[in-house]
Amino acid sequence: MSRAYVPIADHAPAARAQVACAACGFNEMCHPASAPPGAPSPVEARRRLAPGEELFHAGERAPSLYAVHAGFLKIRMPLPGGDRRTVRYLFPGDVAGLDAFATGVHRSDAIAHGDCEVCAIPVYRLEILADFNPRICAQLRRLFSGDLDAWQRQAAVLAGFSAEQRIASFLLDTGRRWRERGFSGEAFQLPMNRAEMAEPLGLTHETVSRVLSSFRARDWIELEGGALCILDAAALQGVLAPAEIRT
Amino acid sequence: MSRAYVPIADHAPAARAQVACAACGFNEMCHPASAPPGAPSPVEARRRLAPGEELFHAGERAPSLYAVHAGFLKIRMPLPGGDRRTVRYLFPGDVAGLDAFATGVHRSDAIAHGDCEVCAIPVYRLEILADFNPRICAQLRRLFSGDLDAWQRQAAVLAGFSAEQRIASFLLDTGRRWRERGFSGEAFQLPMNRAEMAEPLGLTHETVSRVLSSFRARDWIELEGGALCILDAAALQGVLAPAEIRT
DNA sequence: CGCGAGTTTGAGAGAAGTCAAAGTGTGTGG
DNA sequence: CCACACACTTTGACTTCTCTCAAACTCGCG
Repeated sequence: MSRAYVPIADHAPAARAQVACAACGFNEMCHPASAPPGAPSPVEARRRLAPGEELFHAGERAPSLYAVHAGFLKIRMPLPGGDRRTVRYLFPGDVAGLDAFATGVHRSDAIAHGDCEVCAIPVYRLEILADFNPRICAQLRRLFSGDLDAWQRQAAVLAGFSAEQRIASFLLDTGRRWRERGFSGEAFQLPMNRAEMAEPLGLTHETVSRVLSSFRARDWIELEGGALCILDAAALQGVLAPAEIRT
Repeated sequence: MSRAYVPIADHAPAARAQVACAACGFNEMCHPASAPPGAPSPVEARRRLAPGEELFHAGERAPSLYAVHAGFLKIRMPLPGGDRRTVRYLFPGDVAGLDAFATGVHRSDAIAHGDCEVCAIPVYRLEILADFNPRICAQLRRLFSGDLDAWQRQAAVLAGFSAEQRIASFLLDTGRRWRERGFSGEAFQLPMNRAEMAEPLGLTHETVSRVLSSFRARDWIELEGGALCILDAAALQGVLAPAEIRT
């Protein structure tokens, strides 16, 4: 279990996306401020995943919590009818598996999106740690709460926004997430193709392509390959305003 | 702060919806198994709300956690563009305000949906309690995790389902929630009108009305006033299956 | 009785999906 | 080094679903 500190790349294109431990959701668990120096980290294993490899799936017992260290995770949710839908992409520093605490069973799937590296803590172990360490407990609460907020916002976006608005919101949100990680929020790599982008937004890849083309035609974004550049964030924000206000 | 134990009404029409403390998300906090009998409950106040009264709103400092004791709460989320959208209705026993732990600020609005009664614990107080009581900590984790699961599922439904499927899913889900509370999951009161039902599903009230009419025409449901009776749950489930499987 | 809020139904418009074809790279093997 | 295959993207034409606007209907209530 490496403790190597990877410096935050400032405004670097996130080609090999990786994030510092300091910016990771596991930080308090992994490098407890309260622990004596040299104490073993409670994080059990760093695991490397091949593209498309499954990290866990809904129904799996003996769940673990995972922090994305490098690359991306794709979260899928089983729908009541039986098929599965990608609902979110996790970036380095994000945490997966929080939905397993209530039942002791994973409720979603996590799949490596490209090469991916994760840090793992088994949930049973975390429960024991938490019982004796209020700081870890509090850190978990913050993780849960932040995640909850993100999901509520996503539900609101899906319920309330048109295709154009969902995509504008997605681009701005992705920029914000990169910025929070110390990268540029205006120029970054979109780590997924049109179809993969469309899925969690509840759209088709053709619609995504059309909307991106129209944003490009209006000079609000630049886009070649996976490289996105937000030229006019204010204009994208403007799309999100309800019609009455936009006039 | 009353500790009256309200017995679970078995298969009663949830006219005056109320739930036993035993089925409440606060139970461990409110009636700690570890506490000596007669010790004061950490729950600070039982509060009564008039219809439409605001319990908290996004941005509010000094947040509290609330358990719905009787009636319903409506959760609204501010959208990035500025307006607000109802994203969920909370039933007796549900908990509101979990999204405030990460930032110490409420991230959503909660509004009484009809007459409503809630139990409250200030977050700062819960944080202190949690630091010394691992059972409360664990209970909080279960609450968070279960909520997370519900939101993820809702996002998947919104991203992946048609109007008809969303409504079938909503009816079955509402039935499940009543069943979990000891009421009938087949016959219950829908506590909201068409427009209020449409909002968190990302639909219009006309679409909801049309789909309900078609379900009724197929004898899958019965519906008069707010009273819903699910006559053919299997048929509703069938609507949720992806087209390839349905044949 | 008549009002108002909520519901239902209809007709037409518009947004997004579907199907299809062409365009753009990118990597591989001859 | 070129040719080809393949995956992804873009664009177009058409279809379908849901929204919008409008009107009629129901029901409880003053």
